[in-house]
Amino acid sequence: MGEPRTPGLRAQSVYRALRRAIIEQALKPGMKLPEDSIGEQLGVSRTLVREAFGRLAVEGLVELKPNRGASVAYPTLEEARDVFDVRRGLERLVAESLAGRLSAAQANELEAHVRQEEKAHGQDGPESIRLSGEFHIKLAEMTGNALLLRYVQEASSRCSLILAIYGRPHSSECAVSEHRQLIEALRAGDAARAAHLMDHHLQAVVTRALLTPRAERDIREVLAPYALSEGLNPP
Amino acid sequence: MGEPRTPGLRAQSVYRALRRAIIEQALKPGMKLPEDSIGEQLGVSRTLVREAFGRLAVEGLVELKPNRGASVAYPTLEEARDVFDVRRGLERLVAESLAGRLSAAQANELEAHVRQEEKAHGQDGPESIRLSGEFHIKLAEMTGNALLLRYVQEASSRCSLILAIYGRPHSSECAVSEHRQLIEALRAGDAARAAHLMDHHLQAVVTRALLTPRAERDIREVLAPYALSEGLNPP
DNA sequence: AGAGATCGTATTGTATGCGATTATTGATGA
DNA sequence: TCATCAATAATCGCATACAATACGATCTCT
Repeated sequence: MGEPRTPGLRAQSVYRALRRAIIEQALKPGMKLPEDSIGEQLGVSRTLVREAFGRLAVEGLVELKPNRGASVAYPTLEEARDVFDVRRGLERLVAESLAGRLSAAQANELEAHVRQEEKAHGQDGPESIRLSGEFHIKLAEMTGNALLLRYVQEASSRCSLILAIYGRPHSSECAVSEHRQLIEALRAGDAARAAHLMDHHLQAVVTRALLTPRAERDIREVLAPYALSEGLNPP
Repeated sequence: MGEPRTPGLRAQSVYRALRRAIIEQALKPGMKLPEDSIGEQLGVSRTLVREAFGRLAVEGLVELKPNRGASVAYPTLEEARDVFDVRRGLERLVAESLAGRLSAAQANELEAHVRQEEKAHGQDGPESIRLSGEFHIKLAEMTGNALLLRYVQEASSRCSLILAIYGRPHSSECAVSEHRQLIEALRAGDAARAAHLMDHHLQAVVTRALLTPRAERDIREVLAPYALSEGLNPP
């Protein structure tokens, strides 16, 4: 059959499948993740599913409670702030590393990407969101620093999760013009300006998308107004 | 008996044991890590050992090759550079976050730590190295940013590994005076200066310790001089 | 009827087993 | 003597099996 025989690859596949499912919100934050049903669905044993859970837990995409299994992570607002802060620091580093060291081909690739973003800007489907994220990943790749890439990817993933919880419904995350400016600064080799632009760009993403802490985790807060309107008496 | 009954804790123990063993160089870089013998030694099954390997591989402390098992990571010089670059970026972020936000108790704790470093500076045992590392971890902890702490810890671990391979035998990594200056800048709330100091401090660590790429991975290169001295003829 | 105890089931944590892949050793021939 | 190769031993990848724990339903007693 068409099954992969290469060892270690099936484990990887499980990990990637779950990762994508979480980021694309097919698996919603807080959702329970039973080992055997997932394994059954993916055609592997619990062993591999657990392995994937371990990795995803390290990356902060799933929570792993002893004897109570795994669930899609549900970051608090505080964790969200932490993630964004670190991400800003990391991407500032990306910008500094890249300033003045961009090859012509790389610059072109980035600009082609931005054009795609612009085209997709009309429809606010998931396409626009995906492209915005990929722009940042592409930048991290171009540094040639594998560790930096990994950290940026990880932070980005967690940001996706965070925006899924706290973000506005259809905010288009990244302004295309800001990406353009950034490329310009990188081309010019102005490291300070590039870092500054990146910093403010990501700051803007937060304020644009994250301003509304609409979802409340605690049921009490959700129900409080209903209780009042019915004349009930919550303690 | 005294064995931990709490579930998930044994897995954690295995992970931590291996981690420490690697960082303290009880397990030397490149060393093979067979699942069976390690599990037997630690009194657990291969399952838990593999779980630990997975995490350690993500953190870059072990290499995991398909069908060939695990071994203690042996970073290349290029990877080493990547790690140090990222670490500098992360710790710069730490410095910026902390500048002007240090409580009196925290500042005192840091200064007490530096005094300890100074005391241990005479004997260049592993004590000095450990204290130098812990200073940076303490700083990261004080930011209150859990993700930043994790990344700094990870980068530090890998740096230990790197210095074990490429570092001078008894270089005392961190200059105590540089730590002192840094604390001063943090107290004064001078974020730019603190970041700058941190950056150069870590840069200095690299140049002090990493200059000599003495260790060779390949057995052939190690043995070449011996072969020559015996009149043998390596190709 | 409601609070609490009890049992059954579902799910997790860990160990073990089986087939597959790789390393190693000894044999064979040039 | 050195290279080639086959058989054996060691090790890994993954599935499965078993034990422990937590959750939920029923049952009892007030």
